[in-house]
Amino acid sequence: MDTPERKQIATTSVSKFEDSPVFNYINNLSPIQPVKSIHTTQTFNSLSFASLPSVFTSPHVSSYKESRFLRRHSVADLSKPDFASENGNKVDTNGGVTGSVSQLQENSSAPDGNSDSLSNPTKLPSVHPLSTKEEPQAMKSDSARPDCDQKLPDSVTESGEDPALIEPYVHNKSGNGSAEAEAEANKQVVSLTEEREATGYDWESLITEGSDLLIFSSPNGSEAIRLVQKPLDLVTGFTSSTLSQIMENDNTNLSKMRIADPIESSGGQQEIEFLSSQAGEARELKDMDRAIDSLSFPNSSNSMSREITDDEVARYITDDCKPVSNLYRGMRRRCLDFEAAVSRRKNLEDGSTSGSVSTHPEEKMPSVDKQLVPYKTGGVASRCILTGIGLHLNALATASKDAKTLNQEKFSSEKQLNLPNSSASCHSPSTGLDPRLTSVVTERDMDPSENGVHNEEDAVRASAYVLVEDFNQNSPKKKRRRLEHAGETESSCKRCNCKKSKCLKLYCECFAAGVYCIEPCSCQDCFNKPIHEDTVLATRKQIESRNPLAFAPKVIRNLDSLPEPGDESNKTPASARHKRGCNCKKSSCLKKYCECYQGGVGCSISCRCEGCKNAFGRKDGSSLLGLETEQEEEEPETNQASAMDDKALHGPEIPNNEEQNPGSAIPSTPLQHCRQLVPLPFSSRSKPLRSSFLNVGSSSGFYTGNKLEKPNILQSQPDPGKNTLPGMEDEMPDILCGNCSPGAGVKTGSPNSKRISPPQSDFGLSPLPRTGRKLILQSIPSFPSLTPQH
DNA sequence: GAGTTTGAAACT
DNA sequence: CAGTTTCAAACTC
Repeated sequence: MDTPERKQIATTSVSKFEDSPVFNYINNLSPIQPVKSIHTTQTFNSLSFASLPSVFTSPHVSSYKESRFLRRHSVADLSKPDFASENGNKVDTNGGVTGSVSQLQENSSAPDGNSDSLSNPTKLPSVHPLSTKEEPQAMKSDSARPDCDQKLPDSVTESGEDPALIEPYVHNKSGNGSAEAEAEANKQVVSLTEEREATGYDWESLITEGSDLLIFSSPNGSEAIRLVQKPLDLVTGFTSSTLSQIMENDNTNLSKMRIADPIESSGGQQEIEFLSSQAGEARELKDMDRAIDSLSFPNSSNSMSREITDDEVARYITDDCKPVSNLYRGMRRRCLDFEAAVSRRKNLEDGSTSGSVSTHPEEKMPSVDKQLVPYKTGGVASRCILTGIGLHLNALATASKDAKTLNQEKFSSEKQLNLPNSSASCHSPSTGLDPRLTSVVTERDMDPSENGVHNEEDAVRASAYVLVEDFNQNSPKKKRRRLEHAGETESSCKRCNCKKSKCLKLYCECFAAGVYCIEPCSCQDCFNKPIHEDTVLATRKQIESRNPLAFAPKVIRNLDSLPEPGDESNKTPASARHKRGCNCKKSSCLKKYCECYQGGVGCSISCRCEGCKNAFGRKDGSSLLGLETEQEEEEPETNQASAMDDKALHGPEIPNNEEQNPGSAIPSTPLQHCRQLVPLPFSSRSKPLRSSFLNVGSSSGFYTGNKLEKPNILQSQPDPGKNTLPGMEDEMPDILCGNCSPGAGVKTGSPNSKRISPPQSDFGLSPLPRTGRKLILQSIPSFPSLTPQH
C-alpha cells in the first residue's frame, strides 16, 4: 500500500508537470502512467473488494481449484493482515472499525505492522483489509480476489471498516481526484464510525455477514474465516470499546498471530503448522468454556484479551462459529493431508498436520494412529471439509443433507488432491475432499453464519460435536453412523466401508472424493491415507489418465449457458447434470442407486436409464412436465400431502445429493430440481458436460451461469409443488447468493439476473438458511480443479 | 447388524 | 465398444 501511496504522490507531483503539453504527451506515451493507473486500479479493486471479497476470493481460489491456490489464498488472507498493517491502510481500517481501537492498533502497528494485521484478525475489519492487501502480494492470484472483491465491498461498506481501507485505496487510485476520494472516504469513515458508535449492533450484524462470507471463502482461507469469526465473537461479546482495549492488549496476541501468518504465507506446510497450532485449539475447545467465561468478562483486561487471541479460534469454534471453524479446519486437514502428501509433509501424518483444524483433537490422535496404522487418519470433520473437489463432490453427495454446505469445502479438498499434481483447491469445492478439494476448505458451513444457515450451523456444530464424539468412539461403524446422522448433515463427511479396493479405487467414496480416509471410515486395508500418499497419488494419476474426469464432480452444472441465449435452452442446459449419466434399470432413478438422483440432478440424454422416473428430471424430458409428472407419480406413492412432506424431506435429500456431489452438487441439485427434465443442450454427454464442467469449475462465470439457470429454473418450475420448490429455490438462490459476488450475480445475465434477483430476494426473504449454500456453490464451481490438474 | 439389491467401476 | 465381473453403497429386513 505504501508503494501505491508513494506512487500517487509521485503522480500528483507529476500531474503538476503534466500540465505541460510535452509532459502530457510523454505521460500518454509512457507506460508509467498506465502502470500507475493500473496499479492503483489493482489496489483499488483489492481494496474495494477487499473486505468482503476476501471471503469470496477464497472461493474463487477454490474455483481455480488448485489446492495450492486455495491455501495460498488462505495464506494470503492471513498474510494480508500483516501487509495491511504495513501499508497502514489497515491501520486506518482498524481505526475505522473500532474507532478507539484504531488508535491502539496504530500504535501497535507502528512497532509491528504484522502485529497489527494480526490484531486485526481478531477484529473483523482487520481481516478484510488483510485480504485485500494480501491479494496483491501473494496471491494475487487471482480468482480469489474477484470473489473477495465482490463480497468484501459490501461487507466493508456495511461494516464501515472498509471505508478506511477504501480511503487509501481511493487515494491511490485517483491520484488526481484523490482529494475528492479522500473526502468521500473520510465521509464514509466518519459515517461508518458514527454508525458504529451509534450501533455497535450494526457491526455485529455486519460482522456476522462478513463472517459468513468469509466462511464461504474459507475453503481457501479458512484462517481468514476463523479470524473473522473470532472477531465477530469478540464483537458480540464485547463492546467496541472493549474490543479496542483488547486490540491493544492483543498486541501480544498479534505477535502470536504473526507467527501463524508466517506459516500460512510460507505455504501449505505452514498452514498445516498453523492448523496444528490450531489443533491446540481443539484442546482449547475443551477449554472453550474457560475461554468463553473469560470472554464473558469484557472488562477482563489485557489478560483477557490475550486469552481471547490465543483461544479465539477455539472459542470461535466452540461457539456458534465452532462448527464452521471446525469444518474449515477439517477441510484444511484433508487438503493439507493431500497437499502434505504432495509436498510430503509427513509431519502432518504425525498427527498434527493431518489433524487439521476442525477435529484437531480427534484428528490428531487419529492421524497419529493412522500413521502408525494404515487405517484411516484424519477426523471425519476434516474429511468433510477437505474433500477434494472430485472427492469433495463425492463426499458432499454422500454427506448427507447437512453436508450440502460442506460441498464447498469439498472443493477445497479437491484442490488439495489436485495439489499433489500441483495444487488442489478442495475443496472444493466443495469443497470438502471435497477438501483436497475445496471441501476441505470450507464449506458449507460457511453459511452457518447467521442468516439462514442455522440449519447448516447446527449441522456443522453437530458434526463438530459428532466428530469429537466419534473420535472418541473407536468403532468405525458407529462413528460412521453418527457421522452420517449428524456429520453427514453438516459435513457430509465421507466415510467408506471398502474391503477389497483398499480405498484406492473409485469405488471408495473417500478416494473418489479426493479425501483421505479417516477414522469414521470402516474400510479395511486402507491405503487412502497420508502415509500412503505416494500410492494414492499414483493411483489417482492412473485413474485420471484413464478418465480425466474421474475425480471431477459427477454432477455438472451447465453453466456454460451463456447468459442469455435462449433462456430455455440455457435453462435446460443450465441445469446440472450428471457427468456421465446413469444406467439405472431397476431403481427407476428414484433411489440413490441412481447417481443422477443422488446428485439431485435430473436425468439427461446421456443417461441410459430404463423407466426413468427421476424426480429431478426425467431423461425424456420435459423438465417441467417431467417434474410435474414425476411429482404426480411420486406423489401417488406417498400421498400428495405426504408427498409434499416427502419433498420437503427430499429437498434435504436433494441437497444431500448435492452434497454428495461435492463439486457440482450444489449447483446441480438445485438446478436439477429445477431443470431436470430438460436434457442438456450441451449435448448431453460427458464431453459437453466436461467442457461445461470445466468451465464451471474454472471460471467464475460458472456462477453466473448458475444464476441464470436458477432463474430459468424458477421460471421453468411451474410447479414447485412437489419439489418443494421453496427448498429448491432456496438452494438455488443460495447458490446464487453465493455467487454473490454481488457483482457477478447482478452482472450475470441481465435477463437471468432479473429472474434470479427476484428469486434471490425471495430467498433472502425466505427464512431458509441456505444462503450459505450459495457460497458453497461458488466454491463448488471452483471445484473443477480436478480436471485441470491432471 | 446381516443380508440383499443395485449400479458404478473395473476388467476382459 | 460391449459384456462381464468386482465392488461398495444403498436399501431392506
